Amino acid sequence: MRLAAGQPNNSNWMIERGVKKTSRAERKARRPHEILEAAFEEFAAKGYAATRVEDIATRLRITKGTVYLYFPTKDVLFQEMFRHAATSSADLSTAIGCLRGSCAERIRDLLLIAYENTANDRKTRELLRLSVAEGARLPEMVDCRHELFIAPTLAALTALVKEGVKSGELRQDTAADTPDVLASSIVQVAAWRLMSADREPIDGKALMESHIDLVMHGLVQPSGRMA
Amino acid sequence: MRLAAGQPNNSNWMIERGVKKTSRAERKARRPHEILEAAFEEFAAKGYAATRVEDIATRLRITKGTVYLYFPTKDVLFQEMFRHAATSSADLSTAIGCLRGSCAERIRDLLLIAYENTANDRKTRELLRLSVAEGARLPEMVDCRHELFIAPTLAALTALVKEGVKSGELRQDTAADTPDVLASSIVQVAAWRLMSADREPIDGKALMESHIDLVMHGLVQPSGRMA
Amino acid sequence: MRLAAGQPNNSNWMIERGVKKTSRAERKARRPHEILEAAFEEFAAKGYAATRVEDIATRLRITKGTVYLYFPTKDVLFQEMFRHAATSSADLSTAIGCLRGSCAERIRDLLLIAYENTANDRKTRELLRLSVAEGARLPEMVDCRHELFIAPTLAALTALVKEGVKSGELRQDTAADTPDVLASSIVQVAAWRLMSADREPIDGKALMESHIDLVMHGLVQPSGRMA
Amino acid sequence: MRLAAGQPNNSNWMIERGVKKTSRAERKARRPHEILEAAFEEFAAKGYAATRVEDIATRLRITKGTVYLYFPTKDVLFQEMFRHAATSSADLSTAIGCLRGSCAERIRDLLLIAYENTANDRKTRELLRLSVAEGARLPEMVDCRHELFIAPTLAALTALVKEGVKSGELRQDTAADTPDVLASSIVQVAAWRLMSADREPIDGKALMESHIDLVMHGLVQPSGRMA
DNA sequence: AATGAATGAGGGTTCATTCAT
DNA sequence: AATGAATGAACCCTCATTCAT
Repeated sequence: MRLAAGQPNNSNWMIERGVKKTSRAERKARRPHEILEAAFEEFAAKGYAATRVEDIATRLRITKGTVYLYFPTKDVLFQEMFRHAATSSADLSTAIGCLRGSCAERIRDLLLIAYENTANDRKTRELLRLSVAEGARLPEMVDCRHELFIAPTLAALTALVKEGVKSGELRQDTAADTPDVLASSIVQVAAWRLMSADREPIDGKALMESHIDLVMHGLVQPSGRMA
Repeated sequence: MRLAAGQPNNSNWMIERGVKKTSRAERKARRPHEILEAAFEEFAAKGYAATRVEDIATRLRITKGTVYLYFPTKDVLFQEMFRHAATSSADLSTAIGCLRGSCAERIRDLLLIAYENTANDRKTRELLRLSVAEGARLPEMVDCRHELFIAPTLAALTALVKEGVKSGELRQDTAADTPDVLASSIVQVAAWRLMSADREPIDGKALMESHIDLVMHGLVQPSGRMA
Repeated sequence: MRLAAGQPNNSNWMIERGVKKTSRAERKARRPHEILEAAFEEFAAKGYAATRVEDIATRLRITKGTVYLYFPTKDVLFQEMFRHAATSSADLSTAIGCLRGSCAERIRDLLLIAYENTANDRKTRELLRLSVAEGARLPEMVDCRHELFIAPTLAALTALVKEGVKSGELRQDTAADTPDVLASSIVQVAAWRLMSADREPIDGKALMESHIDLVMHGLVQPSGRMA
Repeated sequence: MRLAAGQPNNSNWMIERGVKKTSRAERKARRPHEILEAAFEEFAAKGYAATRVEDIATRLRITKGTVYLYFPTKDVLFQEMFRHAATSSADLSTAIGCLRGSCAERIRDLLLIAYENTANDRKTRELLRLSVAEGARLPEMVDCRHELFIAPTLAALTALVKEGVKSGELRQDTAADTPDVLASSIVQVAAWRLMSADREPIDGKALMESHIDLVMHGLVQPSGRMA
């Protein structure tokens, strides 16, 4: 006996009879999120052009067609994925508010937090890769990353340095105008990890500590600074 | 002076008018180089997968087929291009030999030279982009870049720091063990330029100076270091 | 009844008018078979290299891409096609079992059956063409044909001749050692048809009868055999 | 100093000074022949479509361009090659005139000669392959082969059989009308060799002898023919 | 909602043919 | 006469996208 032609070939009858674990509604609500996560993995691993929509679907054990139910084109999916990944990453603002101690201590802690959330966080690191790789294709992408990650950190850094200079704890110097250099080792670690792909792991934390020590106290013997 | 399109392809008229400058042999000898240069531009701009061999050819006003006379596959072309671009870039070794002054001065000069040749040199910068973007695809590529650019610079840096520590000019500290952090601002500038694509130009030189000043003398007031 | 080109691709009108006979599933199940058949026609007509995958597709009113849904490469398609065509061709074994009469009669009937299934069967004949044309490319192809067609026939022939010699019905002679020559006219007819392409049709059956008569009774007058 | 424009870039100055072994004229006269021979080898080995003009040139250690000096297109080259190979093959007519002995003996000798010149001659055998493989493409090719090889042999065979029947040496039978079947084993051996590609060599001569014996004296015991 | 068969627009690569040297 | 760089038309194969089920 064949199914009547008018009847939709409802493949979900199991669900309706209580066999389900997750309701259809739940599933549907979760789908976009799942797809964005899968897209992140694939795009990060292979880049935009080399990633096939089917690869993303397969990762979720669904089919291409389903992806297109939620995102109209590969391009849109990529952008949404980027925005999603950038947004879902850890939020620095609360951490920044909790800093205690001298300016130097707070700068140090801020840098370490930023490091943990950037160079040491795989997701954020891969977003950096995509920004570099596909940056020319999607300028807004870069701006998005900048606004969410970099700008707040730099703002906090700038504020801290200003405060320190005012209180006399920190030197008033050209460096005070470009506090971004304080964070340069974060980028360095991230870049290294992106390129070495774990073939030559480095101790990022140690490198951060070294850099912080350096930018705080300088390489040159203080006596030498008399001149 | 461009050739008129309708011109009969008389084999001699060009010669007779002195228009001909490049003989066939010359042209052929130059072709591989030209193609590698064009490939560099295209691959750097769009990445491996998104670049069409035809784009590379069109840039030289030749056809796809001609490219394949010199390189057997797109993949080989990419690798050769990378090697070529990496090799043809400026050589630091001579510059390193000419450094004069105190250790601090020489470190400063070395960093500025490295900056000029890396973050401030478009070619090298784009190689960094490719290393990040396609690094997973071609680990050797990254190693190639590392050996040619980074290793020598770091070696020189390490030697200078050691010398300075020995002579007492520089502090003996954890930082002395990881001299790479001295160069972190180079990576930072490079990364910034790769991502902003000149939409938000930065004064790389000033940033370098700031960073060098910082890592040399520290952000913290020297009096605070007595402890 | 063909579909009008301008017809809106309304998903239901065909069903409602009873035009739809093949469901999607049926169609899919049939596709590999259809493609193999179409491939047979094209490859047989033009040879491997000169056949375009698109030709095969067009024959089925589908597109190239669809062919690649079922066969990964042109090469695999060719091999599968060959195997399919060889396997699907008539099976001699049952026919061989039904032979009755004297050895001479059974040999005669066997040869005629083999003729019908080989030289007189277009499919088998074209497989012979492919074996000759592309044999160097694919030795296994030839072996495949040999095992399926030739070996069984020769085995039966050998058995019959042995039986006849034992019973005294047939001459014991060098010919008894190489019963394959009994079947040579089959090859001859097949070769002729492959080359003349029906421009000069021959009466294969008559030729077979002549040959069988000859190999049975000899061209030479029996009295002349005294010498 | 560059060559004057009017002077032909004579690369053969060595020849003119007596360095040569073969004069340019000789060379030129031989070229078409050489190319046809090389074309035969390549086309026979790979078929028309799969053979590249460059393969043919390389075999002669010349370049593609040179081939095009003598033959306007690949297609023409193929046809000329076929005609050349067919023509240059051994001529049966003289051999046929030398036959001596009874009709049976002369038929036997004729078949053996035809075998030597056809199934046992690599060149002729490969022409058979091409006729089968590309026959549909070029009907004239097949006719060419037919006229040169098959027709004369069959004519001689027919004449001999007629003569034998008239003189009473040979049976008057249906077989006398289709003397081609006498030659069927030649085709059989040729076909076998073309397909097995020497992987399973057969003793063609023995097979020929068997077949001749069979068609002459029959497989059935002469006593059985009394009935 | 989900599927996956089908499409068709390319992109990589090959190769017959041309032509300046 | 000979070369071989260059061309451009195909051909194989892939994949984003659609749509009937």
